[in-house]
Amino acid sequence: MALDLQHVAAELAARGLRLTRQRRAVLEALADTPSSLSPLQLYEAARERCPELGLTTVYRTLEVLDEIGALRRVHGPDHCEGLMPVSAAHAHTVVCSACGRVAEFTACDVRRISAAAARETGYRITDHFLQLTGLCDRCAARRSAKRRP
Amino acid sequence: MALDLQHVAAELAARGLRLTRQRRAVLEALADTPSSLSPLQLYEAARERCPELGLTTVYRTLEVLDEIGALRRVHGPDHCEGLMPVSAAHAHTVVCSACGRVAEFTACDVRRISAAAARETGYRITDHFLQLTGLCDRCAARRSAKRRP
DNA sequence: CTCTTGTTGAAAGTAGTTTTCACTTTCAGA
DNA sequence: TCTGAAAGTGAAAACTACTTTCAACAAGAG
Repeated sequence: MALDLQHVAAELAARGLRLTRQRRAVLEALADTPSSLSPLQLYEAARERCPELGLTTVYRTLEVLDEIGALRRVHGPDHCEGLMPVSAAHAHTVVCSACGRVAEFTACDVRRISAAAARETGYRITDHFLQLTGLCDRCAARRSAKRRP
Repeated sequence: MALDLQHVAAELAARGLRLTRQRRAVLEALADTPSSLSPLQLYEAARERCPELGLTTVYRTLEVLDEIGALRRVHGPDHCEGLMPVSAAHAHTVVCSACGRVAEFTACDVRRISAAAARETGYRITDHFLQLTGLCDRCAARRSAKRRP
């Protein structure tokens, strides 16, 4: 999941912030996972790279990443799920309902839908949040294999 | 926000559950608000109808409503926001970023987008979650009035 | 080197939610 | 109408996720 360390470092520097060992560990852990993570999971993953890391620092780093806009939050209709690094400027996510792997896609023509919604509700639409759920290729394959064994 | 009390009562009965005074208060409060509510806000609103209501019961009622499928959760990209009654079988929400009022719309042709996402990611799409943010008619009017006073 | 400012982890604190528990309500069946 | 079983209740305790506080540490500028 392309999370551009250089870009993050530059953004940090521009705000007088530093790219510390701890922050780097969090960033790398975040960039390295195929699924979205909870703060605690991220903490555990980052700890393998930097064992003296504290949970507090993870939360603080997430806050900073949020400000920079390098963080995406993955939701489901039921729960708030987890955290992902932002890669593409405008992308949406698909979460696998079986294994939790997250993929991004850029195809997004919500203009039509937005226009219809505006007509229906009278709201002036300024932003949208779209997230799909499904089965990733692996899980889909596994599932159909099970059905016809 | 049409929340069909009769329907909820029937669903409850079908599971051997009861529509108590407290549950009714929660349901009515939920049905009565134009914005989405947090559990605490819902508790306060429902208390005006049933002052001896406890917060615990609100959570328990929400759980039950969730099971029945009579509850919709409103999210934003950043935070998990609040709770809404389900009205239409399949509807999405628009939240006003200024005042928080929520409206529903039914226009939803995500087939095109789903197909494109499937092509891009290889996932088999099973579900979608779409939510728009914007300005409701009132807030939009107020805003343009301010700009040209 | 040293001053300034950002950064850190542990521990304390807070908020939201769930669990526990003793008591109450409802309702089907005697 | 009673009665017993099962659902439901609120208050308080417990739990979990997150934030704040604080004293110590690290890093770059001068």
